[in-house]
Amino acid sequence: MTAAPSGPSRSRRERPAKPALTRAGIIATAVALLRAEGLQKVTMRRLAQELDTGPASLYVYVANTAELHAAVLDELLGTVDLAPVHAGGDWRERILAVLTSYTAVLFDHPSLARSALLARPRGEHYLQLLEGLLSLLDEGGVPPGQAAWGVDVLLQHATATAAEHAGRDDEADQADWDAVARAVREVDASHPHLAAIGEDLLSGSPPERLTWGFRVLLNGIAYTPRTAKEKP
Amino acid sequence: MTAAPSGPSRSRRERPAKPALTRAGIIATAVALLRAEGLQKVTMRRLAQELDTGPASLYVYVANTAELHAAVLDELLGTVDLAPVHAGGDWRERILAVLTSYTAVLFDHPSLARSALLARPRGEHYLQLLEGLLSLLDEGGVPPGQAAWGVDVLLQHATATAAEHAGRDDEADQADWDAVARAVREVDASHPHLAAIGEDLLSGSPPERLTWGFRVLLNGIAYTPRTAKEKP
DNA sequence: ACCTGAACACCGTTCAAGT
DNA sequence: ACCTGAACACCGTTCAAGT
Repeated sequence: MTAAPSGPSRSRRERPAKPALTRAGIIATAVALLRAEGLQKVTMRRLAQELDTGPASLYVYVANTAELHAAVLDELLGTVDLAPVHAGGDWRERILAVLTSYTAVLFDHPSLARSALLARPRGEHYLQLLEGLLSLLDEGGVPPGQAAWGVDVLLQHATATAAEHAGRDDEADQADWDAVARAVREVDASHPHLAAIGEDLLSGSPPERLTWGFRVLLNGIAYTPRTAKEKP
Repeated sequence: MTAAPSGPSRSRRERPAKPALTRAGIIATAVALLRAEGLQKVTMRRLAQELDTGPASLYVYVANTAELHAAVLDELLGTVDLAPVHAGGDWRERILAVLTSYTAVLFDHPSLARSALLARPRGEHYLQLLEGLLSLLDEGGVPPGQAAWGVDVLLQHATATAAEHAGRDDEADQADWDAVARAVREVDASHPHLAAIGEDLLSGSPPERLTWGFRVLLNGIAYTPRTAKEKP
């Protein structure tokens, strides 16, 4: 080995000195690409280009595109604020805070929410989130069986709500609202209940509706037994 | 015009006598293609091939792929069984029947459920479904404001649950279950609540969990006011 | 063992040109 | 007005061949 003593500073001029491929490096680059250009650009081909290699090389470390996106999601879930789990105060407000933090992460990347709906997450950060939610439901006295199924429904509500926002801008929202409002106005006779409810169908801001949904679920989960059909 | 009297039986041998392009014809072909080969084959190019034309021709009738999929979905929603809306008996059981019928349609085509999550449906069949659900919630004495926001959450639960099943077979489900079960077993010390709940996290059949989710929502919607934060 | 170039089999959408 | 061929700018994944 005749390398210079002062580290591996080879003479070929590469901008960031092309690093060796590793799974961690690939995923880190994928996260950066997500932040910079959105999930639709996190493709095998584009990612390979970013890493200065060919797409085939990535398949040594990543099984396919779905697995890549799942890994990126778990990375992002590391930023969910779990502090409320061990804080004091009303357990309902604290679980709401955790769920809102989770939703905020997905709202920033709605296309990831979409992929979370398909490939059920099971990374380490996701397990930590589950643990936090279960701990709070336990503190609230929710029966374990209901808590076990309940966390799933809570996270599904958050994920689906975020996914719904994928690829929509204010303009699209406005067009949507107009279209439904027009439809509701036009169906007066044949759809009396729809007409009666009218624009209330679309009222409220997304956060208001999201939070109401969480409260609906928390109440329902706490009071709906798994086995029987009785009302609470 | 020197055509033979007996109709437009031109001499060129075309198998089903290539019909003129219409929006209805395009969507009907798309539905047939969906039923035969799944949504992943309902692409502009493949659909054009099926209609014996080029992809560009479709853009006269359909704005883009998303709009095409939305139209296909509304067509499918025509098969949802709305009979329970005007039947007798417990309103809870009847609304459960309608929601289950809706979910069954999406379970047959989970990839459509995925697209329903993105482009909020607003076709005629969807409006009829909304009307039926609102009518039943009204019959059950659910306050209008809660019903208006509630239908959304109920349909979202159904849609997201169906979407989750996209592209999974029994083998994938089993692998998933094994992976989570293993993960739960391994995190004993650091995730005590998760470990305590254990395999109950994944217990129950999909229909059992779906129905429990609907009951949770119905209870929550009926008893959770929109404005205040009080528990019911 | 890891990495690669090249290929296979596809996509959505646009546009100038035809009828 | 409607329809088309051809092009542009991409995809995921596999595989034989190299190091």
